[in-house]
Amino acid sequence: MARAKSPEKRQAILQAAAREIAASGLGASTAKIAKGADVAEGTLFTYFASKDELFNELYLELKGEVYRRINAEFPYKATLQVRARHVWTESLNWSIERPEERKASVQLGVSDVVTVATRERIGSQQRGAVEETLGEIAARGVFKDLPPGFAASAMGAMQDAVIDTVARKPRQKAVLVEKGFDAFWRMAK
Amino acid sequence: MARAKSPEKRQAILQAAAREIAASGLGASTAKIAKGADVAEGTLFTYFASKDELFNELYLELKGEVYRRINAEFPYKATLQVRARHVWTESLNWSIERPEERKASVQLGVSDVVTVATRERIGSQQRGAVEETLGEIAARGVFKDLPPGFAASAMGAMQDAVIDTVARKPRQKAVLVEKGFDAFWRMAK
Amino acid sequence: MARAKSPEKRQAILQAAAREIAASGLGASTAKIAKGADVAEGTLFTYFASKDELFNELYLELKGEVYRRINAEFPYKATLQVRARHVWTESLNWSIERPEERKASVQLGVSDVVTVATRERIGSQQRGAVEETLGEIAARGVFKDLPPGFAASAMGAMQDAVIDTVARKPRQKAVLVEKGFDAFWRMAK
Amino acid sequence: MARAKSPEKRQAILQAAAREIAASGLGASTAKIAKGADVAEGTLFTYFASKDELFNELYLELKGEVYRRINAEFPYKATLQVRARHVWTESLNWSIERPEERKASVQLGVSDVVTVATRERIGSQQRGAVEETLGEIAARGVFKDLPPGFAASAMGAMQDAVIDTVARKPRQKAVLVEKGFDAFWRMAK
DNA sequence: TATGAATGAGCGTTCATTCAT
DNA sequence: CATGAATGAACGCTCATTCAT
Repeated sequence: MARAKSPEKRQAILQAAAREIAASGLGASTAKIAKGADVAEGTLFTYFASKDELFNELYLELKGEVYRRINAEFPYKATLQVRARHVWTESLNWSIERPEERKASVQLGVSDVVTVATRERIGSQQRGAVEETLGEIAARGVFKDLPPGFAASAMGAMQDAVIDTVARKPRQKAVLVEKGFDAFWRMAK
Repeated sequence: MARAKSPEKRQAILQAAAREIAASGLGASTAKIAKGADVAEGTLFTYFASKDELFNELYLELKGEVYRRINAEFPYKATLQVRARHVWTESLNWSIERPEERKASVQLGVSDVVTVATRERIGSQQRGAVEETLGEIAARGVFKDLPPGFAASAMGAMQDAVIDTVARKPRQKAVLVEKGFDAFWRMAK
Repeated sequence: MARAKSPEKRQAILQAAAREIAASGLGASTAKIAKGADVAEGTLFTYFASKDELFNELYLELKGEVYRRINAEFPYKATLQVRARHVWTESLNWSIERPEERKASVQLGVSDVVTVATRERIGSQQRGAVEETLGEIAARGVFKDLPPGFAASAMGAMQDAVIDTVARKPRQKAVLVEKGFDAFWRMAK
Repeated sequence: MARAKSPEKRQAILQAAAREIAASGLGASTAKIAKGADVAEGTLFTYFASKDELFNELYLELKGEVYRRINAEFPYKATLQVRARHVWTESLNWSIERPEERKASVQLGVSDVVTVATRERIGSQQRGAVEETLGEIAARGVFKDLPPGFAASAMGAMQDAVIDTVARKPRQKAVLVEKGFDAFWRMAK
């Protein structure tokens, strides 16, 4: 048999793509991505049929990473506030620790190269605990009077505010993450 | 005797740029923008030295529009909550009423074609009343324990959540704008 | 006003295209064609929207040249044989004198980059006298018992045979053209 | 102990090549040809050193098929007209029955990927009876005054005319083949 | 021998920018 | 000043061929 497709190369391409998107947006060229992954330009296309497919796979990968991180050690039996704080902290820490991946993820999420089909493929994997927690939040506090989905948007939005602030005051990261949650929780209480 | 540069043409180019960015992202070509503004390709470059400059000017213009709207009829003497609600409502309505401009504004804001210099030039124009109001909010509620700037980020972020939701439930626009503020205000109270 | 599109450049591109197609078939690259015409790669596309359009225009141009040559000094009032010989001789001489154009024309004619629409645009211009003559031939001799169009195919085919032979015996060009017609005429008599 | 190269695979590749050339011209990719032959991309190159070699071999194969068909049941002792008609009919029927092979053969014949050496190798295999017959025709009728080779070109050319016409009127195939020969024979008589 | 991943030159086309008119 | 033709680098993608397995 011929050489097998190397998972390492696939990963290298995905990582390079995230890096390039963070640096220059969705206009990031396949040539640069390939060079960043240390493979030939053509090789990129043996792993991903097109730039669009690469970007969809990357989005999946990135979202998957966050969900995997949240689900690991999820405090299923704890109070809602504890569970909410877990979701908040884990996803926020991922964003802060991997700023390039986060930037890429946001850009992809906003664009329309990421298809509806891709977006749908995400949750079905293991969105479970997160969704359950957000659902409970949505039924409380101010969110009770707002459509479902608003609570999730609001959490994401408040996390953006924290990330912005951490970018300016990196030393206070831990405090910001915690106080940020307290702010968010005021709305849910 | 050179003809004077026409402000109408300048405006037409800026508007066409916003439209094109909303439609196809920052990859929008100068040729399309020029055609959209009904001027020749080359003419664009007599008004803006480069695509980057055009985009920076557009960002300024867009942000300026919002501030101008907020400042018109600003209730300087009202309570903080009333003033905050005014800022919230006016800027949010602008976003909702002019989705293309907003989309362009977001895309530009996220990218790095908009320079730090441009970002700094914004407020200096007429950020006055808004800044004062946000400053007061930052000294209250949860924001008291968070760095300055967090309150502003949080408001913007919460507005994004409202916009997202309005996009899905356009009929409930008025309610969402109001309840959204109530949610935000819980953090400031 | 800006620089006007130059008919010379257009012609240069068409000629270069014919040359390149003759040399390397329809795979001839736009880059080589542009270089052959001494214009920049991009310039080709200001004259022709795509490679396909260029090739269709070239086909039209080439067919037009032959028809123009036949129609000039066409002996409208002469006998059928004289008129037929005129068509035969003029078109054949064009083919022999301009071997590259002929090669390109054949390749294009056989391929399907030349659209039906293009093929239809040809005759309407001035196929007149030729068509009339071929029509008369089709009603005579062996052709009487064969479908319309066969006579035209046969003339073209017999011309190919002459061209093949002239290519091997260029000295006898004049005789071959004449005797070739005599051979063809045997079928029509 | 190396496995022997399989003649079946060789044939499958040649057939797939003919099919692909008929469908998409000489630009047909080796990858598609390999897939069409149900072998791996690399395997193609263990049977043929390069795409050009494959195409030359294919041309030989295709021409060989026609000659083999003509030579089978060749009426060696019949009159010239009968023998000529046999050559005409058999080769023409091959073209009509196997349109893909014919299309490929024409495309290859016109291009210059088929080398002079290949063209020369053809007849030497078994052109015998055909050549003899064409030689006799060349010494008669109009062909007497034309160079050797013209008769052969003329026959091929007239066959092209028949094929063109059959393509438009498939129902009349049999009549066209016969009447076409009559037309050709007028020149030879 | 058979496989198909790897390669990088080359493809048709787009584009920001320049500059002759 | 306004125009749009001209430019060539860069783009996403394909391909014949090589070679590790």
